[in-house]
Amino acid sequence: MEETQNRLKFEIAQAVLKAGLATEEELPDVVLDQPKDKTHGDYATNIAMQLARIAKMAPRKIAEDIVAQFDETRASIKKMEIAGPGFINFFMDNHYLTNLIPNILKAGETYGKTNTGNGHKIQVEFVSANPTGDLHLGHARGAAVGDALCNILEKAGYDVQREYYINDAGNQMMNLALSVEARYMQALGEEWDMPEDGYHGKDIIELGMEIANKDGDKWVHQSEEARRKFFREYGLSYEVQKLENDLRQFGVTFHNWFSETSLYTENKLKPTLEKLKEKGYIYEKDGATWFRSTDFGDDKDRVLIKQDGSYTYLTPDIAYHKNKLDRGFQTLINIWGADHHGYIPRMKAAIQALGYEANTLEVEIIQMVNLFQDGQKVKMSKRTGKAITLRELMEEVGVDAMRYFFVMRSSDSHLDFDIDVARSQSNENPVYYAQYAHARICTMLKQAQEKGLDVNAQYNASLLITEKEENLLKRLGEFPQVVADAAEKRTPHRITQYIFELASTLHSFYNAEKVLDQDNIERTKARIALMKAVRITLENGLTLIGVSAPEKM
RNA sequence: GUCCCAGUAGCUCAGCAGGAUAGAGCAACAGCCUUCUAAGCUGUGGGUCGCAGGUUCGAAUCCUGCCUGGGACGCCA
Repeated sequence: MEETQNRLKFEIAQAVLKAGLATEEELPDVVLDQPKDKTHGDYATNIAMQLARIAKMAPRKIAEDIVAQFDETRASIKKMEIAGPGFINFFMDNHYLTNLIPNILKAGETYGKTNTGNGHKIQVEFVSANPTGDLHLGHARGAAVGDALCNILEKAGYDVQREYYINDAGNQMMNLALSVEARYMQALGEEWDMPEDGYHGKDIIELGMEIANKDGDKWVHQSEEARRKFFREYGLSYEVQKLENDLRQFGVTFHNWFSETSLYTENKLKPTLEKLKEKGYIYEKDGATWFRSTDFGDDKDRVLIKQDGSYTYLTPDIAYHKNKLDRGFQTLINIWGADHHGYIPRMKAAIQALGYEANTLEVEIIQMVNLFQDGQKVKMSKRTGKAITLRELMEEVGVDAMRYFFVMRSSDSHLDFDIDVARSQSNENPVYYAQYAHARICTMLKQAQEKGLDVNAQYNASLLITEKEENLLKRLGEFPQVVADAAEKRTPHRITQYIFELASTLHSFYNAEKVLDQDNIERTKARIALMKAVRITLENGLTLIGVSAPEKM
């Protein structure tokens, strides 16, 4: 498929040169479309319009010259037409599709893999929620989108590393310690107020009880310092473990959990500040140390070291990003919640101040998730009265529905998540629609075997000539390009769209044609092979977004 | 006040590194199961792509201004 397109593009370029319409330097990239309308052929190019200015001729005249010079014998062309303002439409003879099925069956789970990423080293940092409570739905969407994006990038040939940044060094750790302390004391029956900025999640209540049960009143008698140090460390490891467990259950794992504290223990901050100072982006004012981020288009300069001598959040963050770059990543992708978008200009400024291109850092903003049930907006959990957590929703609707819905829409638009739809086993639920297509194929393959048909038999793909079959073949052939495109544009939702389209094409075929037909064994064999190819492609697509492909439903 | 994102069918959204008659799901209406799962299929109706200019052979897509909705603007993290 890809070869077919490249061949076609090459031949078009040759025809343009032969017709003397442009020199090799002037020649623009040949763009091939797959028109939606079948009367416009299998492929179309707008090259004639693009050349209008260069060749100083009318687009239709240019198109005629190109067609005249085109060597049809070299690219499986049945027919060419000039249409509209100057499109050239190519109608392929269908041999170009017959290799597709064997290729897919041979590739199996690697079908869809391309090398468009060319081993480009890319790091994706996502979720990175503070270790002070449960993951909520914004985090869940970030996790689903981030993981899907990583899968897609890998499939497109990028060298991807997934990382979670643990904010375990700021003031919030003291708040965590004080919150655990309060819950511990309360568990022992003491009167003890929660700190002002404390964490009120039920996970902290459970943690307080856990320590009280295990250690009794041991910590009441310790010095405040020793006690809080213990609660801090205990709380942190408890929270991190919980994050890791919840995410793993959600199907999301990381190569690396990076501790903010390690930036201090491994002395990464000073050298970062030195480097910025060296380059002249740092100055002192009002007893504080500032970063001149306005040099790179930020609204105002930012404080790095406060009057009291402590660092702002930005300082370790710059050191962290320098560390990432030092590790050799060529592109950094950060997936952030919408509330952090104001932070992008200063972070990009920092990247540039460190001597890198601004677009070395890409920030994908994940918009809010609104939950709906019974037609009403839901904000709070019925059980706890707090914001609904990832864990609760997993229990409520299951991982598959969440993963699908969270990547279904483009990340920069708000997402309405309807619990009733996600749970419904009906045609309004796209997850079931896609999984159902997969299960249907599995049933057919199983029945084929029960009827004594060899599902691995030799087949003749040229027997697949009906319109529905051709639609399926074309759809299957698009997959590698769709994945590559989704990777390049960082648009995981393109994959859910494709899955839906493929499922729809399959359902349509299924209703129109019968696969298992004892009276036409040769065609049955070919259709079985086609079904296997569709099944593989569906499963590969679903796997990219972290959704299972069940064999029966 | 400054900045970011969004505004496309009744609803939820695709399409936006310009291309042919703007697509899909839901909802509405009319059909399809003695035959591989009807969790499915087929068909019909439904649009001044927020508004106004501009660039172009061509604009939902790019540029400018305006309107509406959401969000961000700490020596918090």
